[in-house]
Parts: sequence; structure tokens; C-alpha cells
Amino acid sequence: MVRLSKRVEYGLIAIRDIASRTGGDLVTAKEISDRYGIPYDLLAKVLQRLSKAGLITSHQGVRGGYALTVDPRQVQVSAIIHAIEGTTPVIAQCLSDGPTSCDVFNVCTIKSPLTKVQANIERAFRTMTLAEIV
Amino acid sequence: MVRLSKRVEYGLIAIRDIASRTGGDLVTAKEISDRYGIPYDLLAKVLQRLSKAGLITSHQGVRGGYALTVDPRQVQVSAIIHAIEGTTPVIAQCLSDGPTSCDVFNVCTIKSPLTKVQANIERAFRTMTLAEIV
DNA sequence: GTAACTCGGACTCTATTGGTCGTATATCAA
DNA sequence: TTGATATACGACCAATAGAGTCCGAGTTAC
Repeated sequence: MVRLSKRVEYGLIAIRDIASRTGGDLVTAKEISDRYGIPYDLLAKVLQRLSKAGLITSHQGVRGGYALTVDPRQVQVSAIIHAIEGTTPVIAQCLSDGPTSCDVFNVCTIKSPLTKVQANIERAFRTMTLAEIV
Repeated sequence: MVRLSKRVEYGLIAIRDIASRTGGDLVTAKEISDRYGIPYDLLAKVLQRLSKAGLITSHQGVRGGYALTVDPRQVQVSAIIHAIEGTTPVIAQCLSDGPTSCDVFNVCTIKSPLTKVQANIERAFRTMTLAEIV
């Protein structure tokens, strides 16, 4: 299967919602959780990652919440995915770098063609900005 | 994560190998299994699906094996994936049709932008033919 | 008839993901 | 100062899917 994780789906929905607020007021995780029917705890964790990556800022305490810190036109969707997953998604194991990249696939013959598709997907996520999904 | 299954990886390697045989001689699952270090049983099952989809033909018995039945230039990679997985891969649950398509996502806001990326990926797999990966 | 193949279902094991829980910490307002 | 309301974060459980195995059955060439 080739599917984004729920975390990414939730994250995209959430950051889109945050970005859509015009005034500088904060949005709480609970608000977003209620509005879209997303499990609170899971969403909170996703928001923390987005915050850690600097895409949004968090404010603790009463009347706290999250706010966008960046220009939606400057934020690539790929950056959002990377912030949540920690890695850039690759469609085949043999395309990922690292020690377990191609263990059995030393005779892998499909690496080069798949690289094209991979580049295609990456470009799609990279050229799409947050502003476009609001 | 966004990753093709091992089945698809194995299937692409296998059908590429079968297609690369010039003469009309058959290739056995064991041969391919040995050559690329792919688990025999798993590979056999993948080949069965490719056979069922009509992309290759199977010949049972002694001196049996598999052979390509189609013109490599006419076979889209997307057709190979579909033959193996039974479905066309979609990057998000809300993009799939069927009963469980968008259960919680009746207020899903990212469907339309993701559709573009989805189309992009599909096009990449559809425009790439078996002939190009040989 | 037997060896060498494909066929196909059932099964286990393991990793990943989705989701939950509990607790700590920060902030504001009464 | 106290309590309500937030985020922060690690540990944990459950469901699912994926990878891989096993085994019996059917087919064909010799």
C-alpha cells in the first residue's frame, strides 16, 4: 500500500485549520479535535511535532493554544510531512538511505526506474504550499 | 509512510526479469527466487497474481514456468501494481472509494488538495511502461 | 509412475500504526 | 495562592497489515 499515515492526515487538517484563522487568536487542540472528530491525544502529539519543527507556536496555560508562525505561501507540504514523520517518505525500501537500504537488493534491478517516480512524488509535495490547501 | 509493498517490489523485479528473456523459453519461480534472493513462496504467489491478471502465462508441470504474454511497451507499471495489490494505491483514506472511504472525515478539508498529488502519482505509474524498466 | 513444476489456501510472526493513559508543567484569573 | 485550563511527553495497549512459511493438490513431460 501507498498511504500517508493518519498522523499526517490529521496534521494537514489541523495546520490548515490553524492557518485559516485570520485574527491572531490561538486555536486549542481540543477545538480542532472536536471540529473534525480527531482523537484528542493523537492530535495533541501531532501538534507538538509541528510546534517543535517551528511551523506553529504553542502557548501553554489558560487561553493558550496554537498559532501559525510562518507564511502559508512559504510552507511546503513536504515540510509538514517531514515535521510529523521525521523522515521523507520513500516509495520503496531500496530508495531509502541508511544501513538497511538495500540488504537483499544488491541485485535490485528496479531501483533506477523507481527513482523517477520517487522524484515525481517529492516534487508534487514540495511544490504544493500550505497556502494552496487552505 | 508512503511505501510500495514488498509484493510489488518483488513483482516488478520478477516481471522485469521475465521480460528480459529474449527467446520464448520459460522462467521458473525458483530461478527468479534464487537469482534475486526473494523468498520462493512469496514470489510464487505474486507470480500467480500476475498470471491471473493476464500479464504473464503459467505453464505447469516439468519444464514449466512463466513467460510474458504482452508487449512490454504496452504494459503500464500501474497495471502491474494493480494486478498484484488488487487495488490502485491511494495516498489517503479519504481518497479511496468504498464504504470506509471517509467515515470520520465528513468534514475532511484536505481531500481536494491531496487529489492533485494523487493524480500526479497515478500519472507517473501510468506513463511508465514495462519496457522502460527493462 | 515419478519428478518437477504451478496453484492456492491457511497459518504464524512481527512491525507499524492508531489510539489511550497518566503525569508533569506552564499560565492566567479570581 | 489556588484552581481551572492549556500544552508536553513518555509509557502503554490494541488492531491491523505486512512478510514470510507450510502444506496439500493439480498438471505435465519424460
